[in-house]
Amino acid sequence: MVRNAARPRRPRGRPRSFDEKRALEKATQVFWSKGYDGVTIDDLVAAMGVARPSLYAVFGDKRKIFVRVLKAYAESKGALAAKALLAPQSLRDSLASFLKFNVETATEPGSATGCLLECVAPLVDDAEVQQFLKDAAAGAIALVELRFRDGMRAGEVPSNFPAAVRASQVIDLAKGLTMRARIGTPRKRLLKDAEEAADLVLLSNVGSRTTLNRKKV
Amino acid sequence: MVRNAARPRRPRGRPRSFDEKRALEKATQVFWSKGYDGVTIDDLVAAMGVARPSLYAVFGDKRKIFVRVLKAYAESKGALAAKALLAPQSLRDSLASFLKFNVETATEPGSATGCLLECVAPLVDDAEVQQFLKDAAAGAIALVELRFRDGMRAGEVPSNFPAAVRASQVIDLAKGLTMRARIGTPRKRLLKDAEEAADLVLLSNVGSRTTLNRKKV
DNA sequence: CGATTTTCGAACTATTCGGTTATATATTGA
DNA sequence: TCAATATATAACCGAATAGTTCGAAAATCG
Repeated sequence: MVRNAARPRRPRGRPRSFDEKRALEKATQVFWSKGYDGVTIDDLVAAMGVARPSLYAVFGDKRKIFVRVLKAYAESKGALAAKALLAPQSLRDSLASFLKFNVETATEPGSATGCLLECVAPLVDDAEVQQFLKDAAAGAIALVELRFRDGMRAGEVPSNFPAAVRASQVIDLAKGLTMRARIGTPRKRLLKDAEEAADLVLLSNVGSRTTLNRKKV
Repeated sequence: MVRNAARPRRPRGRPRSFDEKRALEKATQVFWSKGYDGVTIDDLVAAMGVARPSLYAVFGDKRKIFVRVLKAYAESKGALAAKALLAPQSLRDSLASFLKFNVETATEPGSATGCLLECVAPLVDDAEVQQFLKDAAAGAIALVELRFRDGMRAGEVPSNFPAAVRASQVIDLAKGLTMRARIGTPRKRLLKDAEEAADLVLLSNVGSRTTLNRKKV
């Protein structure tokens, strides 16, 4: 009774020489550093420590592996980003944390620069991947907008604050920071720019534009 | 005398069946739509209308073709972007024109979405390409900063306007718009967001932040 | 016209890659 | 100890690919 319920019975055949989760993490690194097309099955076999036939049996082909990697990566990164954004702190610090988190993952030493979601996945010619990216982008914008609306309720920004517009601007700025990480802009500079970006999107538009610049109505 | 100086003597052998410039433009489309790794020599042969041996003789290998394509593309796009930015109009309209031009090229119907410089080239594992991208990005920021400084002199923005910071923010926002074009955000929405972005970076920071948000010194 | 120059067209070669198959190995269960 | 199960190892096969070679074709020049 007890043993059956408590102990996860070991499967029958020869035990695997790899850990499924670790293997996927390794695959993430491979795709991240070499792109999608640039990765060969042999690259994955070598990095993941999974025998070639097992790779196909357990994970499927390259496309399927990439989709799994992408989803795991997005889930993990999304959770951490949400944590940074929704932690109990001022709106300004929330935004700065969020943007700086993006910079940090994009400039992680020892890993490839940039971001799997922004630098690799968009080039993958696959409907499922593209749809996933759309949803992920929409989710990120919604999350930031949510934080803005919290800030509005708390009086951190005026009640007429354009939350939706600013939210997508925050994401755009984040993407810009990530792209600059990709081309080698130093982390230090990007962290500073993340702070500047957080300040920028909190500027109020009340009486802050000169006559010359005022938008025609 | 006359004939030698005026007429560009036709070369000796069999005439080429392709136009070098048009061939490169075709190659641009191919790389743009299929990425770098995804392009085969046969793709280029088919699209450029250049016989395989001629391709190697005239243009060199895939890497060399891509570098030529990239430089021609950057020069052409850069010139048009500068034109949009430096045309005689208000600072606000200059920025909006610049950002909208980016959106338009990234959403050109009949062509691939996104941008060769931002969506394809960053993934090319080649030192020359990477250096070129760095220089191009720095040039873009410098150009926008130049326009800001013109605006400062003309009194369109305060004399303490943070031109350098805002310039890189404009480029970051442009990159964000381009990335969203890549994942299928409609042109109409992006054009609207380009306008919003132009407005955002012109907001003054004088007395526009609430106490709660004020940055600690 | 014939010699020369240059490109075109097609075929060729060596290599790489994706996916599969056959066989050996390691473990569980009876 | 032996059957059953599941994975590892290695080899294999067909397709695709990069780069080259060679003869035919198309032009100029004398």
